[in-house]
Amino acid sequence: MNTTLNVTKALSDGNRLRAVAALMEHDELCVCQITEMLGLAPATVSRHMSVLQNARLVESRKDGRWVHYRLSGSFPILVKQWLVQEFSQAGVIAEDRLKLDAVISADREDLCRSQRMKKCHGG
Amino acid sequence: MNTTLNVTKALSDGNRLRAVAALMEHDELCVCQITEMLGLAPATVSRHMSVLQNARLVESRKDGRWVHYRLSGSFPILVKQWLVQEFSQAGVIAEDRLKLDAVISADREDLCRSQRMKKCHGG
DNA sequence: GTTATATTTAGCAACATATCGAAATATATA
DNA sequence: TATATATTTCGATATGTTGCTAAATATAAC
Repeated sequence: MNTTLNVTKALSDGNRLRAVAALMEHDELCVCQITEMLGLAPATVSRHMSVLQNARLVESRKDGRWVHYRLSGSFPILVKQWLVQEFSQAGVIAEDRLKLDAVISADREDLCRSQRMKKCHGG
Repeated sequence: MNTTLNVTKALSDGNRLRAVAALMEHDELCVCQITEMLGLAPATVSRHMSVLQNARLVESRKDGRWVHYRLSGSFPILVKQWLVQEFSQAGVIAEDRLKLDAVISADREDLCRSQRMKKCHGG
């Protein structure tokens, strides 16, 4: 039952739910992008993501200085389907969607990677 | 998103998961039966059940001095299906099943209601 | 009406969790 | 090699949760 409990505990925080919602729409996101979306300290977000990873809900991929997270293949499908339903009715998630779109399109406009990442801290 | 969070929070405790598992197999259980199964103080179980009720995962029905709980009609079906899968592989839940069977069959053997309920406290 | 009993509420101690800033780590760039 | 940057880990604090006992509530039985 511990694995079950790990999952429910991982999902029992609003900011982690928002991170999961974001990864449901964006395949891969780096920590700084999620940080920008949540408006928390990078250290806090890092901890949240490791909780999700511990529960096997997300996986990480290291790319240079950046760490990209994605939903794990072992994310329980029924839970995922339920969350999709729930998130479709959640105002906060809708706002996050817009916020993330801005963060990501900013990436495309910027040519330089380091500039792009500056945005993660500057807001 | 608060309703979603209420659900995941309600399910993020091992004893509450065990109570839900019990109600998946027994339609209706009174607080004292769940208390007996969990081996906790009645007050603690009462609080756990009210957390589940607040999340609309269970409903209660008052019958004299007893309060019977059952799974709510609004229990998210996808979550329920996921939990069924998870519980089928959980040793603790299997033990609880046996324990509950004993509690319930004892009820049938006892003729007197008050005697039956004494068992809830005596063990 | 008094007593017994099932449940809930209140108050409290122990433990867990969320958050931050600062320091540590790892990697790219100059 | 030295510097800048993305992320993680550490230490501290504040808040939330779980568990208990004791008291309160509600109902049945005498």
